[in-house]
Amino acid sequence: MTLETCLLSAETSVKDNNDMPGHLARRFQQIAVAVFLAEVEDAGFDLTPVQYAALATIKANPGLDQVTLAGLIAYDRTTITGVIDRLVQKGLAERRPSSRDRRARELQITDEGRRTLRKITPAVESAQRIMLRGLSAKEGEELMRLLRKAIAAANELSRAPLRDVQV
Amino acid sequence: MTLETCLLSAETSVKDNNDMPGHLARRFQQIAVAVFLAEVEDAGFDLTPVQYAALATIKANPGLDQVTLAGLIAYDRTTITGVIDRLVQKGLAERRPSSRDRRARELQITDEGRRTLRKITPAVESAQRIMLRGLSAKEGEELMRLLRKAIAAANELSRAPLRDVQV
DNA sequence: TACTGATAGTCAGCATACTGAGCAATATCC
DNA sequence: GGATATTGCTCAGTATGCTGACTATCAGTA
Repeated sequence: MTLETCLLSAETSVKDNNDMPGHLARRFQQIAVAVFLAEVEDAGFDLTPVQYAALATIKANPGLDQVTLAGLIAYDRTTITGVIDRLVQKGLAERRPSSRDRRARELQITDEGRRTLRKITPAVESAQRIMLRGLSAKEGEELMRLLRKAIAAANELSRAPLRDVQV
Repeated sequence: MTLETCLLSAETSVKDNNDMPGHLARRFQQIAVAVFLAEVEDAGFDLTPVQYAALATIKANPGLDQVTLAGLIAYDRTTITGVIDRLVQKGLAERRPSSRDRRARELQITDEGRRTLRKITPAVESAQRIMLRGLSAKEGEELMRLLRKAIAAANELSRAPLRDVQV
């Protein structure tokens, strides 16, 4: 930070960007997405972080409905519609009407989806390592612990909180 | 995590979401944005985190061009266009052709923008506190230190890296 | 059974973010 | 000076994420 910038910042008591957790959150997320997409593309796949999390959660909870899926990964219910659209369009998941509740849609992973998840896993894990490459193993663990703790305490402050649902 | 989910996850060696730094990054950013918007709206203003950072940086570096601004806050150059459009439309900033380089636009903050920044600062600082409310002061500092360190090591991995430019 | 409220999903609209392409202007090199 | 490369900015297209509104359905109750 230049001297000039420092003085101007002090004048309005606006902190440097690097002292704002919100700015650091945005930047880290930006890098995380870029690294994920690059690793997954290198592995020959076309799947976003959001689509990956949704697909993995559908696989782990076959037959769940969209609202439950959204709660398990903290997506907004209006966002999950488009994400599932794209998973279905790629042939990785299926959406069919629920027999128990005619409002709901039951989600299933396809064989193609299962194959994709299996083959993509190394790239996903590699991405997680790369985005922490500046930290030691211990520091990486500590970063995740602090993020989990901060997130848990503020979970209800977003429109799409995490919900622990029994499927 | 239920026993069933645990077993299914183990089967594919896919970790729990809470062990993925990428997922934690997304969630923390999601909360940070929600908290920021809520605090700013409570204070009677209509400004996003992205618009706030851009406006504060324009104020600290009067006359800078769009690419320089983007580099200072790590935005993509195609994103900054729309952000500035909205700041100009709200009367908080001005965009005029540069005299030195006819390709470039010089950015200035308006009096109204200065007034807004001044009045909005308490809400912004309050938001930063709220998003860390689950952490002690020491933990909050440590989280920011680790985020800064991880970000610095991966800065070049996104299309919109941070650039330290002398204006 | 009729009414009321809640819930599942979708849609329109807006604001980030990015990819890739393109235009105009500047910089560089021969 | 002129060809070439680079740079500043914009645009079209796609994918999150959200607000708010709407329909269809379900659940509880009078």
